[in-house]
Amino acid sequence: MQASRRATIIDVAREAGVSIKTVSRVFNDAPNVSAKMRQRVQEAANSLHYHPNIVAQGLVGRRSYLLGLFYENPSPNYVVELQRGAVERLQGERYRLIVLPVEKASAIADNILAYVRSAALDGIVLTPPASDNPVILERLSEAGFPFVRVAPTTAPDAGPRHVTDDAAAAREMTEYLIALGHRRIAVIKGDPSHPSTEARMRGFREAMAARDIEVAEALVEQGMFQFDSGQRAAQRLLERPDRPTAIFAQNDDMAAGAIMAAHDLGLKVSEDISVAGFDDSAIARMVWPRITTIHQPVFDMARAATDTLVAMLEDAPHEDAVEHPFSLVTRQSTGPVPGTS
Amino acid sequence: MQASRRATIIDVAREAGVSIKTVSRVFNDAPNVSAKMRQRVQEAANSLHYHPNIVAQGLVGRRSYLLGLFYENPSPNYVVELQRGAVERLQGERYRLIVLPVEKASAIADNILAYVRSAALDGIVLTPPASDNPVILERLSEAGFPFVRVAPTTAPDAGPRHVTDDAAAAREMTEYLIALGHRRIAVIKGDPSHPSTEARMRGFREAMAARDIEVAEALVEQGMFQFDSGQRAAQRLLERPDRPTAIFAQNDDMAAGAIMAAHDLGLKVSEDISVAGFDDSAIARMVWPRITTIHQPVFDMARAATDTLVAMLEDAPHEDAVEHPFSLVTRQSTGPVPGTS
DNA sequence: CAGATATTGTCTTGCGCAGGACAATTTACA
DNA sequence: TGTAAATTGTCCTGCGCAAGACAATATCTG
Repeated sequence: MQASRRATIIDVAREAGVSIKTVSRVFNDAPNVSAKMRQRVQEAANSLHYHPNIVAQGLVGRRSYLLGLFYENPSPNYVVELQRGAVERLQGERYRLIVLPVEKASAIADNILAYVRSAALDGIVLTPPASDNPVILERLSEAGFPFVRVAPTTAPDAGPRHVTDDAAAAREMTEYLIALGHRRIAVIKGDPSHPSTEARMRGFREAMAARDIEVAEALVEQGMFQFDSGQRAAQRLLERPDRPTAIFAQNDDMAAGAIMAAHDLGLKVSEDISVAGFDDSAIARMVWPRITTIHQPVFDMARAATDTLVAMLEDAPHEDAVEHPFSLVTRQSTGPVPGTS
Repeated sequence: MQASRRATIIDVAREAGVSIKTVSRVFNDAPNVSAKMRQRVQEAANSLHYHPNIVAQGLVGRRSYLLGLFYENPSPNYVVELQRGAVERLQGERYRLIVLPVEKASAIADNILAYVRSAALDGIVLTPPASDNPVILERLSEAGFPFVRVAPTTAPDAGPRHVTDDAAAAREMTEYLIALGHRRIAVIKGDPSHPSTEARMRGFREAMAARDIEVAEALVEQGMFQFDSGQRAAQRLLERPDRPTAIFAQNDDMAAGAIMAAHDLGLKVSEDISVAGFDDSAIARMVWPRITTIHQPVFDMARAATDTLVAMLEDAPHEDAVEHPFSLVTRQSTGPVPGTS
């Protein structure tokens, strides 16, 4: 099935009664084009519904104007924010966004170049955990393939990056929980292949150490950043005889899972058990009680990262590292430690 | 910034010591190519990391191998399912998926052709409410631009479509609520610009009429398919003196909002008030109590719709209309009417 | 081994556009 | 009005690949 024939630059030239070269000059913002001519060409183009064939432009310019957004299925909310940010930046640009969801980033790390080349991408936005994958970074770097990293936590010099300070954020959340009187604080860690998992853990330990509170290693559970994993981990924690008074989940999906586990066990969240999350994704305001969390500017990071990538492709100046601010958002899932008033 | 030069078909021909034509024949599965030759070319291509330049192929074939997924910001869960389905179908294909989120589909309906042409798309998957937008359908049809419709509820002959029977599903849910003893059933409608909103409403009314139960129009609230709108609508409903005993929200996000409203008012969901949703999106299992809902095969529809689109583009046979089954999923957000045992 | 068939090669064109080199024409300015 | 500067036009090449026409070999069959 074929769409009807598109107008070409030749048609526009004929319609406007000017040379092809002139049409080309108008569409490429060449200098020394009179306003009159510009208008005439524009009108002819409009009447023919002409748009430059971006494929042909790509062939000439050895570029496709296609950017890839590479991600491994984390929570839907995170993905949607990433996409919103990237797409917003590309509004009105020639660049278009291709989505590249993968099951496991590490599984295709070796073939990352084949992956981006066969899709004819100009550049790629890497999100966690791909943004920390040494093989991916190495392959792309040595091939000189343009990329930007969103929220990496390791290898600071491996490429332009947009980050938040995961450790500091986790520290702040932990301090908040401590201030509420909590001492037996459990942690549900995220996917171990995401280095941010370790960064958040580090922040937690630092805050605990600063107050001379011992971390009960038995209360550190492994999760996978997904709802179910958080629910299961919380269930194990809450069934312990020495139940923690607070659970710090490393993202909101797992925190929501923890809240679900508490409900299922008949525990009152906030009164019997405090639950904190991380990310401030949409789910944090959709469960009851609403989740105390760290607001991460995922949208902003994605938009800024895309901006950096475009700048790189256009040989424009760009920042090499941008740190985006986080903030603690207190809601109703956390409260003072039980037994106090 | 430029990536390092890619190998071309010429390089492969030289490396393999064969003609360019032969390389071309191998990569395009031409007949009459010996296995020996095929292998020699493959090896040369591998050693050079050669991939056919899809942009050049596109120029020759007057196609871009780019498909668009067009959607208006409904719930993140719905979007993610759509994308998963579409991407899954394109695994291993030359086609790539471009995401086209828009604020309001109706706002760009007039320019839909400019939209798809400037992005050089080969075809487009329309999702609600765009899949029902008469202007969009008209423009695309008269231009002969390939598209598929996901879950439209109107204009059955306006193009290939993958649907579920919204009315029947709503009927089944309503019957279920009636069977639980509910009579005062409120409805939170979805975005009025989505025709599925009316289809679901129709199913509701039919089920009520079949049991001779009068629909209390005061209990029909307008929502927008989003969490907040559901929460606000439910708040209004629950503060009425003649509170309904059940709320049927037309999607899960709004149902989750309704549950939130109930929590905030200190009402026990299922015991004091039943809440039903629609879609069976991820959120339905993430709030407490878990939401009784209609399972819609969004993933399957998106995958099948993409399959149809590809078939259209390849001039292969394809179905013109496929109906995908729904199913009632009972969870804990619904229960017998209060006051009974 | 001759003729038929299968395979590989040569040559050419064109997809739609960008942009260099330079000539022709128009416009601006003194 | 004359000359310089600005604008528009002509001509041409090439981006990487597909595919048609057809010639040159290679392989198979009886």
